[in-house]
Amino acid sequence: MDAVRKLLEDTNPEALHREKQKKRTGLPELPNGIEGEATLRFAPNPNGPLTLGHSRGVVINSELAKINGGRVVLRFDDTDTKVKPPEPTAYAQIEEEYEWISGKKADVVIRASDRMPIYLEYAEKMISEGFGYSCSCTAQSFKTLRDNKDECPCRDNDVSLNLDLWKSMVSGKIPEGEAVIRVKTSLDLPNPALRDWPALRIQHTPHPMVGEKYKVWPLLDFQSAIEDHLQGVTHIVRGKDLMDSTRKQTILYGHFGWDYPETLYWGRVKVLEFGGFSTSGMRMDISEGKYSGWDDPRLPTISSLRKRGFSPEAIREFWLELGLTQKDISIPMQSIEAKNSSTIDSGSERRSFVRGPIEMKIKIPDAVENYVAEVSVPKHPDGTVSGMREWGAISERIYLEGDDIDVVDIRLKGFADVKIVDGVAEVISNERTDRRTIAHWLPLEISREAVLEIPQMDEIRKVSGVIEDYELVEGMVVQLERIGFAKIKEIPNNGAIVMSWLHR
RNA sequence: GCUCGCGUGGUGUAGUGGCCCAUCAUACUGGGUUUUCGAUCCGGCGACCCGGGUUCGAAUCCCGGCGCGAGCACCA
Repeated sequence: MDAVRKLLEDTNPEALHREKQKKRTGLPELPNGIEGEATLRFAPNPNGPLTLGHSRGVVINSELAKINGGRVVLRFDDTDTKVKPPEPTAYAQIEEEYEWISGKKADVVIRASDRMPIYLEYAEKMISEGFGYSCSCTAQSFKTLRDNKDECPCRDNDVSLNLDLWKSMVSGKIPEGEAVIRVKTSLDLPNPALRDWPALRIQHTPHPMVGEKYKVWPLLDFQSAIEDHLQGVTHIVRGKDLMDSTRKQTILYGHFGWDYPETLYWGRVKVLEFGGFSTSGMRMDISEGKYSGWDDPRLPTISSLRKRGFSPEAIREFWLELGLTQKDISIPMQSIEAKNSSTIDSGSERRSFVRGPIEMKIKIPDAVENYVAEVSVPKHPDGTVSGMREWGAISERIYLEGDDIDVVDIRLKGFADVKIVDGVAEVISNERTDRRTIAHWLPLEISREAVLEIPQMDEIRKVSGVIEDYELVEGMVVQLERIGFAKIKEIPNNGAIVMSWLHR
């Protein structure tokens, strides 16, 4: 070790003073970022509301904008009317969900479908300048040519013919699927996916927002490229499945003489309990009645998580901790839940919920000294929520959780040590006299029937019991003592209170 | 198959040539405390994909292999 030290003094003295490694927190600096001038963007397809997967884009982009003093453009990429048609209600919902997750409204909001005239203009420019052309090959025959690095017959058509074909496409004279506009690239590109890639295609299906006005619609790689340039986007952060998109768009930028933004990538994420986050898949399942709606508790949508009681802080912390690695990862839902517990715990009042309750008589022998029949327990053990839950005087009947009464000597939590004799709980003392196990219980007066709904993969499991009916309000999230967090879903005039399970 | 990307404890992450027999979190585990099986405190377990090379020195650079993932849509 000393020898190494000596050597270091000669060769690399700074190394000796280097700090012991520590964990970097937060996102790394933006490459080539200029303080205050970063423009990020988040570009979802409004074919449904946001999923947990989308929230990564919201969190990372808004956080980068925040720490670099920049702005975020929220752009709806709604240029597909056929395969993933837009859902009209999704626009407003996504805007609102963006704000909920990031804690801030998007700085700019635009819709691709509103900007069609601009895209068509650039497409025409591309054709006029000879780096785009109209191709009427079938997808299959083009693929064969492309894979052999061969030109397709349309590639040599002159500009005026291309412009004529373009006009026919735009006016709707050419049926769907019979022509496409391609961007010229070198056919020697090692990656076949990039060779003469398609930029616009014909779609005669009406668009839910702008109707039948347009017959030619840009594909993602073209629309996104043009719009990023127009909005002055400086940094694109996207999934690495879009790496080829970057390469295609860089070629287009070259044709137009523009500089491509800095691009960062994240890897694929799977949440073990849900698998992927397919909006179209969920949409289908909902329409088939498999789920009650986008906010069904079994779905990984933002509306579902939010309704169940997840906080935006937890979602933010979760993604920020994963950072921007390109590694493909699988994480358990538990890691998001752990974040949520720590963000909501201090504000969540405690309540008792006795599952599978067994009714029992309680008896106070005369011999108990200084007996106090009143019970009051804190709303929060650390006092972060002040106040007590006043149960009042205990009369003669209580509920106990079945599993707790395997032994005869137990302590009624927060009240007294008892001995169970012939199905009657005899009070020994309010004070704790020994280390007997603590039982979960409720006096009859403050109990009300309740059902805890626990969402599972294919069903919703229901656990019934009695809840501590003390200052309960619909919509509040409480921590059920010894069980975990739950939301009070419904307090009907008659019948059982309904609670929905959040997590431990 | 072709193209691209990624491989650090169970799971995630830090680390970009040197006191690195490797950071932090979570999970798991042992114990303390406790009027929750929560929270908290103390302890433990546990990792640089493999093989070569460059170098005084490699988790870090190079080459090869293996594994995993993605793209190869007239979807985004």
